[in-house]
Amino acid sequence: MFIPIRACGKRCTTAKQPDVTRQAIMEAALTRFHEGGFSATSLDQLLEGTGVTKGALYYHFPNKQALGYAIVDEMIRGWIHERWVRPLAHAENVIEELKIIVRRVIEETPENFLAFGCPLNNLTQELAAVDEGFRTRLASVYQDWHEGLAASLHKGQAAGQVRTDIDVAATAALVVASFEGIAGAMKAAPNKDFALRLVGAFGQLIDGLRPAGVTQEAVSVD
Amino acid sequence: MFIPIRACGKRCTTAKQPDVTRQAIMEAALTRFHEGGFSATSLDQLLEGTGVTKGALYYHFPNKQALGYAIVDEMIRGWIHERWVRPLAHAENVIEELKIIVRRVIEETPENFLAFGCPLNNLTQELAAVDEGFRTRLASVYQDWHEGLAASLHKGQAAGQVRTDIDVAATAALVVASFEGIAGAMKAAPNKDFALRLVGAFGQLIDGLRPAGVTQEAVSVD
Amino acid sequence: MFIPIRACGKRCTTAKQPDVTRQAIMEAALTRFHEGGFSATSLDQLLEGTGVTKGALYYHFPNKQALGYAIVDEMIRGWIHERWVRPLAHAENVIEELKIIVRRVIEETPENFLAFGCPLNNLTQELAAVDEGFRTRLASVYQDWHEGLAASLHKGQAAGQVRTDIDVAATAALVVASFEGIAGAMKAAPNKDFALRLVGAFGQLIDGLRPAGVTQEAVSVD
Amino acid sequence: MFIPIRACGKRCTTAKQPDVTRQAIMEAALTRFHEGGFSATSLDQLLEGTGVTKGALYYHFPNKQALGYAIVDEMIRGWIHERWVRPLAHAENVIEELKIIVRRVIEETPENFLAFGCPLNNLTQELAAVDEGFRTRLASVYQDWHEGLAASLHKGQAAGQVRTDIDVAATAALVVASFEGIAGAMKAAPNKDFALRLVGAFGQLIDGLRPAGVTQEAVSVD
DNA sequence: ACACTCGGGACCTCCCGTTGTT
DNA sequence: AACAACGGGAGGTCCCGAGTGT
Repeated sequence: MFIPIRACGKRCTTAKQPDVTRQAIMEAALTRFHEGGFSATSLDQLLEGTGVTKGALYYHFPNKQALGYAIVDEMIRGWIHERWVRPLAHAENVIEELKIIVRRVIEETPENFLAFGCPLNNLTQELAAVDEGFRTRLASVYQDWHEGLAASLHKGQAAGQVRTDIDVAATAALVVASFEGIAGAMKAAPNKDFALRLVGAFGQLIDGLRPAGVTQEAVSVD
Repeated sequence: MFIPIRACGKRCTTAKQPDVTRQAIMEAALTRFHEGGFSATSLDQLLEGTGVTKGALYYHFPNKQALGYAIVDEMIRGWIHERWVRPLAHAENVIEELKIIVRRVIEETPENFLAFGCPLNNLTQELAAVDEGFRTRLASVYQDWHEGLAASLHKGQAAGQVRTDIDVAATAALVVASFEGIAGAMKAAPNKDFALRLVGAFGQLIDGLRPAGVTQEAVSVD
Repeated sequence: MFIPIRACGKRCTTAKQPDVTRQAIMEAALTRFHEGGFSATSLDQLLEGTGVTKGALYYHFPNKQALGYAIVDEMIRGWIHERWVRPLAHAENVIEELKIIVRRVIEETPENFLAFGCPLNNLTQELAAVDEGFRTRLASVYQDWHEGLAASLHKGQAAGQVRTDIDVAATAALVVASFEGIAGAMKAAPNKDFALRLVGAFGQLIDGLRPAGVTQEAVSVD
Repeated sequence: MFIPIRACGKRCTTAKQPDVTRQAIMEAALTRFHEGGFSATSLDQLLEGTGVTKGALYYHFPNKQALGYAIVDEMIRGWIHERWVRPLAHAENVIEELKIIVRRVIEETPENFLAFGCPLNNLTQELAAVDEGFRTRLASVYQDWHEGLAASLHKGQAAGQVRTDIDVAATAALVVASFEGIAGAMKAAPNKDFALRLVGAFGQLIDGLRPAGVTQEAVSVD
């Protein structure tokens, strides 16, 4: 779940490229925070191998906290949109698409990355309770996620694909929470087979959101 | 979810009480780790106000890590048994009992503690990926949890309360993961109403585990 | 004691004005050094709100030290001349003029500026012992001051206003030192009433420089 | 003006001696602050050659600031008492004793220490304006000094050694300020001959505090 | 003549763990 | 069994100055 692109790794002796530098810092930071946690990752570790120095970092960000904030606002939020909100918005069947997305995210993650969990969940668990700035930003990302999913569920209801007796907003939040729970469970048992069995069980539960009588097979297209 | 008993806070001027001291350290540590995280809580903070000194801590535990291990093994494991495994084992209906447990845990937690999440989940998210010793112990606790829940689900199947077409083990793990996901979601949005709506949606999904035709109302007692 | 003129504070979007920029930097620097000390004031703080960037600063001055030197040479020296040497040179009675100057300097300083002391004294106390370049320049300013005062005292002796049994040079230096001592005392007790009482006592001591028999009243005009 | 005793310089591998360590830190700190200023002296410089480590320093003082506070409260205040307040209290003639003290302080200071000024004055000039905690403590030391001197001047008035038409409190503060001014002047011109000439001129001014007709020679005993 | 970006070092702080002692 | 005192290292921050472009 979330395999960031590595920074260039070479010292840029050519012209200054502020945007490139800033991006390189954020990408390296996301990777390291993902692997080691926010607090446990020192700035030196963070910059190691990126060709960026602390001077540059502190030019682009006032402090480590602000770097973390920027990662949430500019990277993680975008990732949620790309991976969840947009595909759902264009899907023919919400339930099917949900199952596909979850499975895809797990399948795309190499087994040795499973143990690192989801960056969004990691930051939330580590920092939301002790840093209100983080909490606000993370909550805002979750809100986007919830709203995107809720909108799709609502559309699904209109299309007869989703039961109408459910609290759409709460269900959306629950689906998100369950997914993050699955991602979190991977940290204790980083095993792809186990992950896929969890995903399977998740799909079965999700199927319960269909109206009675509408079976999975009847809707599935592929 | 998990409101630890506070340590005494007074300096023990009486005879040395090794077990009491050890227990006091662990209780204080669990509280502080719960509120502030394992790494972010310094030993000095941890002992502040407990009347215990670092010397005592290092007599009972070789280092901070071992203290953390002991908390997982001796406190958190027990809590899971008390709150989940035992009630489920004695329950008449698994599905009902599951819904009751989840609701109870959330309801019992004061709103200002919601933001601290579940200690087990917190430790897992923070440490499982970077400390194999923690990971092993945490995984073992999860295994107890999973097995206890799976056994109850199996019994439920025999009693006709649970669908027989499900992967019991995977479903048990999913239920645990979803619950931890809900607990984790509280850290970003520490709001009791939101929590209870999530719990409600969770109950609805869980109801999908009943065999077709067995409605909730038919079983519900209150 | 020394209320510097504030820099413009607006970004100069018009044509480059080297002298204006240089002057703006020095004025801002003097103000900030006066308020916060030389070392404790960073270049960024210094330029904040001036509309000048570090690039401009480093075009006009090779480094922070040189900026400090220029302030001593070009600004502080001039201030001493304006406020002390010139008035004394044109005075009818040295002793009277001395008392007037000291009182005026204190009275002109707003109470909330008293605590910042005298820029010359500040720089001397902070830097003379650790930076020989500063020491030399500051000593040179003091020399001007001493010589100006000594010349006036000498003229006073010729006019029968000053005792002839004193070491004029040493007395001049002592008067300067005492004044700086008073200015320095303001930093610990930034209180205008206290300052004026000190000035009063200073005047009484200074009166001891008159020849015996020449009372203050006989000369005083106001 | 204040030549501190050097710390032992050897690592104490024997038993812990908390008081000795604390004292060693403060003495080393006073010396270094005296020579290089408070802010400009790093903790590493401070501890270099003392055999004390940063761990010990931060056990005895919460931070650098608190170390500075302790030096003012526990060392500098005592020095003022020893060198000024007590001798004046036991003196037969205030004016004479004042002149002796000033001369003694200057004469006792090796020429290469003249440039470092007076620790009390140094701290005041550097920190009083930017650190209210320092200002308060320094002001309190000055108050002790002023009061001690004022009491002696008052006694001198009763004994007919001091003019009765002066503001004793203001005069005491002025004498202190002038002395600190002289000490400060040494930083720009660290020259013993110059210092003694200043002291001589100071003595002549101080003599003006005697009642008219009472000459120095008539009272002097030695 | 001046602006933006970056380099690298040093400083205060703080933290985990140990040691000698009772 | 417990405590006060201490060792040593690393982390975030910040700052002076250099470099390139315009």
